[in-house]
Amino acid sequence: MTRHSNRSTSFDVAALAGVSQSAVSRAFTPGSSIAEETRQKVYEAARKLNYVPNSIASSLTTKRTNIVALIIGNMANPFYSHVLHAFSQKLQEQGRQVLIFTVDPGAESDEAILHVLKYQVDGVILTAAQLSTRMTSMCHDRGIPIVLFNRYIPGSDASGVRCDNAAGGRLIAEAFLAAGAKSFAMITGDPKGSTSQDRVRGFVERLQEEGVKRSDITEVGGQSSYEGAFNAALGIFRDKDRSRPEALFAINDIMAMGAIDALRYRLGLRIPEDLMVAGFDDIPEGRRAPYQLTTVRQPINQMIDATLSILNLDDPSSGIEPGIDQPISGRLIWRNTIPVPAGHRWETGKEEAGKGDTGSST
Amino acid sequence: MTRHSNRSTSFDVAALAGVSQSAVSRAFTPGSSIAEETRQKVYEAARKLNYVPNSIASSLTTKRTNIVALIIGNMANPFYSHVLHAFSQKLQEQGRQVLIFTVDPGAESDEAILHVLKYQVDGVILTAAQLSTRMTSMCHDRGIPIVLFNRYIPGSDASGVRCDNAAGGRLIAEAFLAAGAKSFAMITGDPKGSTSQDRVRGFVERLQEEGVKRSDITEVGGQSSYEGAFNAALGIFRDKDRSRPEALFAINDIMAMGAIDALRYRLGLRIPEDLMVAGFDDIPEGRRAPYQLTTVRQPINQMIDATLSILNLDDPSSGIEPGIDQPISGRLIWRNTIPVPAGHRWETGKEEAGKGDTGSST
DNA sequence: ACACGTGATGAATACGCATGCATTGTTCTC
DNA sequence: GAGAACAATGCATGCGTATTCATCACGTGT
Repeated sequence: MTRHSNRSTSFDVAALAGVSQSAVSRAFTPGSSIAEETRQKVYEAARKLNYVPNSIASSLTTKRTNIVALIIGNMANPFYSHVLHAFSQKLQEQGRQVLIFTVDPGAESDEAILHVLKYQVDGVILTAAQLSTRMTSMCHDRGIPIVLFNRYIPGSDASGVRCDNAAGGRLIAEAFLAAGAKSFAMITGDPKGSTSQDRVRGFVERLQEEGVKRSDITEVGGQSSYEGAFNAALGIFRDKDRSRPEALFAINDIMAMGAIDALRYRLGLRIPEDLMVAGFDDIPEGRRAPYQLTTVRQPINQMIDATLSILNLDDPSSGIEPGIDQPISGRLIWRNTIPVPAGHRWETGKEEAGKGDTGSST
Repeated sequence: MTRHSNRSTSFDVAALAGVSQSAVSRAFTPGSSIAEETRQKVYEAARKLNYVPNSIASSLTTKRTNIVALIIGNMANPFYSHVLHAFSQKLQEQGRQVLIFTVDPGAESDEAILHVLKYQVDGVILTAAQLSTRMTSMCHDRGIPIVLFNRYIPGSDASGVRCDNAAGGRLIAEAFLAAGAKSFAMITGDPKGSTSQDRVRGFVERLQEEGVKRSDITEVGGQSSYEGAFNAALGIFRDKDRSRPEALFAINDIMAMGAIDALRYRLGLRIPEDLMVAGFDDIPEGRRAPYQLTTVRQPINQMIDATLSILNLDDPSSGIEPGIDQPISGRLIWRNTIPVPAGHRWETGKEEAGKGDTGSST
């Protein structure tokens, strides 16, 4: 058998059911004016012919594809695969699907956007990737809503949803200070991304308020990856000349995990006894026994809801708001990579799930 | 500004460029007959109007959407997020995109397939999910190629690409035996999935050949998840009455990791001194310092290439082959969760990358 | 009994592009 | 230099569905 053999159309169904093509269309369009009896006749015929409405064709007239593009720049960070999963699920519940565009970490997603536009998607979510303002305005011109997830573009009118990364950075600094740290190091992510920059900025600002000099804060890039941070940590701490920092802030959890493994298994350091470590994101992997990572929890579900609400996919006629940028606060989650200061009562966030990491079939 | 304001069409471009709509179409269709000069005029006009061809509309005539559906049943297992990433990248290089369909672990994907059909995708890849034969034949009828990734459906004519899971299970058994283990336990995955079943079968068969009785092999379900395996491991080994098995085979790496963490951090066992453990898949996470997991490597790139080759997206007129099922062999990778038997020279597979786990932007 | 509103239906058309076909202008061959 | 092969182009049509508009049947209220 050769392909495209026998896809039946609404006309075929109409013929078999003894009605017009319009009736078939209406039978599959909720809320349209059709008698229940007719609808059943149509369904019956459709079943016999294995008919499934062609949503590509229908989107030609409706101007809605029920497809949302998700541009994702760092699939290697589990945080983003959780984000992808969550978006996919929520959108599926609404009868929409996710079209994936992966871009190389750190690369511009301008070319990806061009492809996105070809597909006439109903909306675009961009995360962990760069984007020129020219591209955001192209989307605007075409009436395609775009929202940046956990990112913003300074000077752009594109909306963004993000955790308050600067405030989160401050929380980490605060925690280190409360635990008595006096010297600090950071492993940073994408130098071009606002996310990394903001976390660094908040962290450094808070330390400076306590009189720490910027030049006394070691800073190394970790490429936002486990391996990058692993190596970065070795670079910082292998150096015997320098006095070893007492606290290490990795800009995200996956890097904190890489750093911790390097420190423990390569350098034989104990955490938090020899060195305290903190991450950012609160990915489920960081909650596991070997890490028990103290971190800032990104309110991921809240962020996803906010994203979908800004996309406003249900109301295509509505205008596109100009750049909204309302950061959502994260929470510090105390676990075991920073000694909890005596006398403090901190929330420990062990039980409350966030988003579980379960699954079954292999 | 309201949406759908000014999407320009090929007619608009044609008017501005002073040519016919056909010319515009041809300008954007590689290999069609058009003068270079005309093409440039069209590009010029298109640029001015921010025109991007509407591939939805074009697919109405070409019958190709350049979209491939990926149905994925267990995003929580990193193995599958790597698979997703790899497919997305390879397909993008071919100018195709991935449309994601997530289904609940263990659930049927029949409903998802119905949605898939609506989108007129060029092909379907199904992984970590169940599927009825009725649905595969619906795809066949409509000329949509479908291939099962790391899975097969007994009695179905759907093609599948998979690792030789049974042989892999035997390799693990072999390794345990070589290391001198006498008593065994398994943590299994989705009981309905061929993947788990086959690995179990190979493992058990090989042990039975050495005279181990089936009833002496403890078996517990771990839901293919880290948490599930964590709890399963506690269930097996907390029981003081029973004599503790010497070797534990987790049907995939993520479960092996869960089991290892439970054994180490809850039960205080040392690996491999007190107990040897093996996984399956060779995910990058299992190569990390805390785990150093001995496992069977799935030849993921080879499997992906085979999958795309069977889909044969470039030649839509070709017939769809009847169910091909040619398992690809996996390799045992020795690391540190099984003591390497003296006198043996095993490959250690530390350096060769497989697929790296890097990335940068956060 | 009559006018009117309401719900159901079909015919016709639009959506944006690809492509077969006919036409024109151009180059090549002998 | 004449005819043929060929490249470039426009016209018209089709792809599968949604939707507008006109029509029709039917019941309701007075």
